[in-house]
Amino acid sequence: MSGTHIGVPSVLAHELPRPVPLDELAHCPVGDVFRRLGDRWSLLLLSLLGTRPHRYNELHRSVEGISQRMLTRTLRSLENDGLVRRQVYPTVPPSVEYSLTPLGGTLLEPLSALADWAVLHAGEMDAARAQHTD
Amino acid sequence: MSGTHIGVPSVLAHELPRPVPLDELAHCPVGDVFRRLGDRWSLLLLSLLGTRPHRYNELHRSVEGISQRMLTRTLRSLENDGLVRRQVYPTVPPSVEYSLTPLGGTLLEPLSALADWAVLHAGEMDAARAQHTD
DNA sequence: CGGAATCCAATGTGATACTG
DNA sequence: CAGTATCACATTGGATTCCG
Repeated sequence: MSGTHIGVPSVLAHELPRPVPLDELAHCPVGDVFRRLGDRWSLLLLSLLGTRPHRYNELHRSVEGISQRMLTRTLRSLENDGLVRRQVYPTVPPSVEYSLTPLGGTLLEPLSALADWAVLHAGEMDAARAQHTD
Repeated sequence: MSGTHIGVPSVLAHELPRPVPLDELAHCPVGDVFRRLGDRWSLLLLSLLGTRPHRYNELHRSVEGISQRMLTRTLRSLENDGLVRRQVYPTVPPSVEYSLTPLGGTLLEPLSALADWAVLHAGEMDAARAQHTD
């Protein structure tokens, strides 16, 4: 399997040992994954599920702003991608628990890094936006 | 400034020293930032710009799939958020260079982590999706 | 070259109502 | 409780045209 895409991690490292053909970044898995995760809710839902399993309505309340439709759709999509597990407990009334799969768990670390960045730099983004009269 | 939001980084760390009110994750800056970056192109464009500055048509070719409209809109949005700088060189024909601002540069590390994850685990996602007849 | 403007189609998103 | 169904609206994407 010679490289049809960038071969190894740290493709975006600041100091690259050698110039990697990054123009192909959009063609390699990175583009795919970013496109799947690049919607309004996926990142947030994954983060939430990363803290602990959640039930459906619990997510619905926590995310706030998401519609039932998009909550269901996004969860199904993430489930489809093997990142989220949907566990149905046949109680009455029914209870459904969503949690990260092992694969989803591995995504939690990079996601945490992004969340940490958000906490640290959200203010600067707000300030920048204020300047642009947004 | 007592915590109106989660106070410190690593909010999503697997082993939390104490139970943080993560239900408020959607209300804290994380939700905002994830929402801004959570679109089809922002993550990819930032990653691309993280490798080196790019010109407009260069981005248009590299991202492949993006329309002029969305490329311009997304770049403006990122510029507005203080993540991307637009530098016009009054040559003839005109040349415009997009690059990361210092703030945008700080985002590059978490973004790299995500890109690395993508390279490592894209195959597993594909496999999962295949099982679900997607 | 680097856009902006316009039109149009496709998809995303949300509110509401309804169901097992 | 955990969704589905339906409709209405917003956003996105593509293609084309035009401009400095």
